[in-house]
Formats: sequence, C-alpha cells, structure tokens
Amino acid sequence: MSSCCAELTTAPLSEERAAEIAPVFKALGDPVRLRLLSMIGSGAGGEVCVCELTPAFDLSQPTISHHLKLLRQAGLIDSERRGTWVYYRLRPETTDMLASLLRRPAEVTA
Amino acid sequence: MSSCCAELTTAPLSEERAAEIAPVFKALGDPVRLRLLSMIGSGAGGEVCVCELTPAFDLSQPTISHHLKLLRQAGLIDSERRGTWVYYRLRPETTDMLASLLRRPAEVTA
DNA sequence: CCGTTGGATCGAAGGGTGTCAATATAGAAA
DNA sequence: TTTCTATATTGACACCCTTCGATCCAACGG
Repeated sequence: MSSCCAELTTAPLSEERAAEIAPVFKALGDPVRLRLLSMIGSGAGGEVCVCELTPAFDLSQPTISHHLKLLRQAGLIDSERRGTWVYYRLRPETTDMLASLLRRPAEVTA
Repeated sequence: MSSCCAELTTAPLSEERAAEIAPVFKALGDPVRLRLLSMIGSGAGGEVCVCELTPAFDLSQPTISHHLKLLRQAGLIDSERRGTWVYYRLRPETTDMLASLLRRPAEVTA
C-alpha cells in the first residue's frame, strides 16, 4: 500500500489500487462518520470513549456502533477495550496516505 | 468553505461542515470515479477528452457519463465543450481542500 | 450466583446507488 | 435539411446503505 507522491495527479490509478482506496473514501462519505472521526482524531490523549461519542448524536446506539465498525474496517480507527469501556483512536497512517494521495506535485512553476 | 489546518485532528467537525464535505468524499468512494479522476488529473495539458475516458473502462458510455456527472457535482472536476467533444479538467481547489483537511498538525514533537 | 450497564450484533424497512438499453441532444459534415 | 458522431439524459432493475428496535455478549457490583 504505497502512499507516496500525489498519485492522483501524476499518473492514472491502477484498477487494483483504486479498488483498494475507494472503500476508505467511501467510509468518509457520510457526515456522521466524518464527525465521529474528527471527534476521535481531536480527542484528548489521542483516544475517545464510545460512551462519549454515542450521546453526541441524535442517533441510536446501534447506529453509532455500526458507523464505528465501518471506520474501523476502513482502517481509519482502532479500538481497545479497557474494562467496561471501549476506546477508539485514529490511525494516522491511513489519513496520511489519503492526504498524500490528494496532494498536488509542488507547482511545476507554471 | 474554509480549508485550513487539519480540521479532522484539531477539533470536532460541525454538523454543517460535515454535511458539506461528506458528499465530496462520497464521490471519491467508487473505484471507477477514482480512476476517472486520476486520469483527468494526470492528463497532458490538464484536461482529458471524454472520448479518451469512455473506452478505458469495461462499462457502457452512459455509465461513464453518469460518474463524470457525479464528480462534477461534487466540485472535483469541470467540463467544457469544444466542438463535438467535451473535455474535463481537475478542480485542484477541491482536492487541496480535502488534503489539508486530512493533514495532521506538524507532529507536536511528541 | 444474579442484576445492571456499556457495547456489539441481528433482522427488517426504506431510500439510495451503479449499471444498462433506449432515447434525446449538440455539433459537424454532406 | 438530412445524416452521422459524441455526450447526456431517461427509465428500469438489482443491489447496497442507513437506521431502527430487539437481542446478545462482556465486565463490573452485589
């Protein structure tokens, strides 16, 4: 899973690589998941308890749990159970990979 | 549509901003559209003719046209008709916005 | 052991998405 | 105008996705 050098603007993506990346963007393509990810990513200590996420939305607990599962399956977050509670944290490798994919090659002094 | 400073990892996204951004990621959440975007983004002269895109896939012409429409509605590409042909080009402001949103704040010298 | 609480999973309902064949539209050429 | 070619739009179908209530599982406290 190479993650270098503005792939989007330098060469056409291979079919395989596109199939690999698309699901990650798809996971980001929902407002609830986007907010969940930003809450997790900006959480103090780098992690957030589910018990803090669920009440922040006007959605049922199973729905939030479902969205968290999708984010985890996309490789965007990780979870860890400690006692009764479950904590989620960002996986920066994944967001970094997407960011570098979208970045433009440094202005060819047009 | 502010686009500064690693919003994802610094503060929770507002409901409104999440609703604004999610559709753009959603447009990227399909392998065909990702490949289309990368072909357009890496096209010589900054633009690519539809007549070059359509035969590159094992899909019908209406299907490609549909995906291009979605990418355009998401603000990721623009189209221009010149004579019989239609040319698509990248809108870098949009991909730049996404990239900066995903970027991490420069390592707090952990 | 039992009851309670945090979280995940299941199953179903409703709306959305990707794909196609058929058709429509825009421009060039005859 | 008539015809041909390049894209876009329409309508239909199968599948997927978000959401919920109901239920299950794991961990702690009596």
